[in-house]
Amino acid sequence: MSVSLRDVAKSAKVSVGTVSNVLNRPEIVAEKTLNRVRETIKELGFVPNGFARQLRFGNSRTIGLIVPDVSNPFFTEVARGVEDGANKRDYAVFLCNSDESVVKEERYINVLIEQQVRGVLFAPSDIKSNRMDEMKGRGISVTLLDRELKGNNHCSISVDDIYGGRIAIEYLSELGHYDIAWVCGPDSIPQVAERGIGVAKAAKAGNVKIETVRVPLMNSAQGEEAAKVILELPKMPTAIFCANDLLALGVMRGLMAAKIKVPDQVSILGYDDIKFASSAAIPLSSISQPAYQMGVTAADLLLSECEDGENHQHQQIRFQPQLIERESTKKR
Amino acid sequence: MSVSLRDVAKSAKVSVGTVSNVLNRPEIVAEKTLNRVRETIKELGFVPNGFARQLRFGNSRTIGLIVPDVSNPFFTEVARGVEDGANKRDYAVFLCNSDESVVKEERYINVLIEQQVRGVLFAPSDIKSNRMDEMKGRGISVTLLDRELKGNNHCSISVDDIYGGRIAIEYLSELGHYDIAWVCGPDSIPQVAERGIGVAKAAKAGNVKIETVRVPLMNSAQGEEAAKVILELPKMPTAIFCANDLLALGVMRGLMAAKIKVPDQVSILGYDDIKFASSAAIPLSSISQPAYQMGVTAADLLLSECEDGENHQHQQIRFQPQLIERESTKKR
DNA sequence: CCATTTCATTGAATCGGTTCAGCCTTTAAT
DNA sequence: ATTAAAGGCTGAACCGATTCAATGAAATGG
Repeated sequence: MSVSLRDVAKSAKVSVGTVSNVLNRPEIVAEKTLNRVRETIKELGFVPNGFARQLRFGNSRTIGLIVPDVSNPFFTEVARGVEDGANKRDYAVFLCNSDESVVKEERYINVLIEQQVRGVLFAPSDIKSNRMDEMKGRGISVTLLDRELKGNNHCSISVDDIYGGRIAIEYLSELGHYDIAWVCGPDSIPQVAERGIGVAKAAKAGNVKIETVRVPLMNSAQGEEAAKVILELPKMPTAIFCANDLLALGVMRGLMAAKIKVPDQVSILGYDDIKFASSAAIPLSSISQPAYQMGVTAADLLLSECEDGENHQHQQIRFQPQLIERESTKKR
Repeated sequence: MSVSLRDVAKSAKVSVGTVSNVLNRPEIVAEKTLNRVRETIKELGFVPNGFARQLRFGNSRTIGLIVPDVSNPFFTEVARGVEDGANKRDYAVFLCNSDESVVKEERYINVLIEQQVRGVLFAPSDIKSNRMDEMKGRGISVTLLDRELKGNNHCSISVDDIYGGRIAIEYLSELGHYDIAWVCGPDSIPQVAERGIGVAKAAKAGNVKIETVRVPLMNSAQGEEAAKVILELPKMPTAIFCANDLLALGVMRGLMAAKIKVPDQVSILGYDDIKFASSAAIPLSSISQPAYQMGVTAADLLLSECEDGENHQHQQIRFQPQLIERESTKKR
């Protein structure tokens, strides 16, 4: 079926070793031979079989990326960054969506081990996965994505959610808001919990009163529900900070439907800075996470671990979220 | 380093052939041996080396997915579908973003050939790529994504953009709109051109007057620009159809800023039905493409081609876009 | 009790690229 | 002229899983 190195060798009347040398150490091959063999390679359309090479070397030029769901805007950006970072170093990326299911994660880890990936970028749904150690044991580097693990056994790329919560409240209180609603999902989501900690900290420091409105899901429909709750609060807050942009947009819609003016009567601040945030009716101020950059950095970090081998120093890189000011927030 | 089949064989005191049989044809192995070997496999944490297997078979359980950009919402959904479809059949997916660059495409095709992928789902930036035939020649199936090629050499999954343009205008004219602005990008984008054809057809048939507003990019900022143009039109249209949702959202914002009421004064219809369309200030009516479903189907089609081999019949599957009615459109 | 069939297992050959000890030439040095 | 070194090339061994002809052992039949 496909042309092998042996076919080339036969056709060019040299040994297989020589053809291999032409490919990998052309400098040790005589020029005449070199040209002849290269000619033949082109003629036959020979492309080396990656498996055979990798079988010999024991490692591939591929990495795995396990995320809960690429269609989550944060992770699509991360994925894009990972792909670019890997591509720069000539690596290919396996995309794996775990849907937060440990079972799917397990399956994928097996697939990736079989594919002998060089490393895995992993946003685990359950941080205490023992499979990470297993992968390490197999010589597969693992870098944590958007999670961090105590100890110094893994590299990790994460974003400082506590800080994100803090700067949000600090910003709003600087604008003169001392009565703020915090709209969020369940604390079982680590990001929510951490942002909440930041919120509480900043509130305490800045003497801000926080009213927590908790909803089961973080989508815009639930945001509208949250708006209803807020409207019935004994004292209407002057600003609302939402744990993600979809919630924020839902809240915005809910309030506008009730003739509340944003940002004149209430300021709204989101989180994630999804692409669409700037296209909203009233462009949404938001806390932005450098998702693309995180992806690129994660790939870089992982691949340098792969290539450095033994003398690699694990790194915990933590990105800082950033406030993006648009029109949905305003001085009181 | 890693545990090989031979290690298992030695440890379980059987031959390599038996271990292989345990994995691949357990029914021919005696139960006692079977259990013992399985025990050992678990004990040593043996996972077969995919390369070796694939080297032997001459083919892998991987496919490639080449798209312009996963962070384009349409393609993230497609990618998600592809991944699920492939996963169902135990295939892993290489994600490749071409950024519409033929050079990157070429590079990726080479990588995929080296990785000996079983097939490729390809949304080519230039349809007349001769590399597709090359891949076929190497036994790699190719299915076109979101493109269609005359002739019957490839499977393809596409969506009927002409139809999409047509139903949009038909719907608006049913609502009583006979003066419609068509906001779109350059005709060099095939999707724009095709939707435009559908628009023109339906307009002619329905006796609708179309005013084309063309902008260089299809984002929401350009949508705002388009809104300005529309506001200065000698006769204000009663409905606006936009070539994608981001444009539509920009237009919506532009009009609302000018105190035009949507949908009371002007109806707005988008295209793509991105996730956030329903979260907009005024939930956006849109033409929806079954992106996820297309991805799943594409993976299915590709893999059945891979597995059927010779007696595979190429199929051209064409999905129909669908109107999603929300609040931004209204009877006149 | 021997012949025949069935069942279980073995181990060498294979896939294709890489490596390396070793061979043969040619060139340089003594 | 002899030796040493360098340059160019060869081909067998190797990576690890699979396959299959061959072998051995147990079961069945006459």
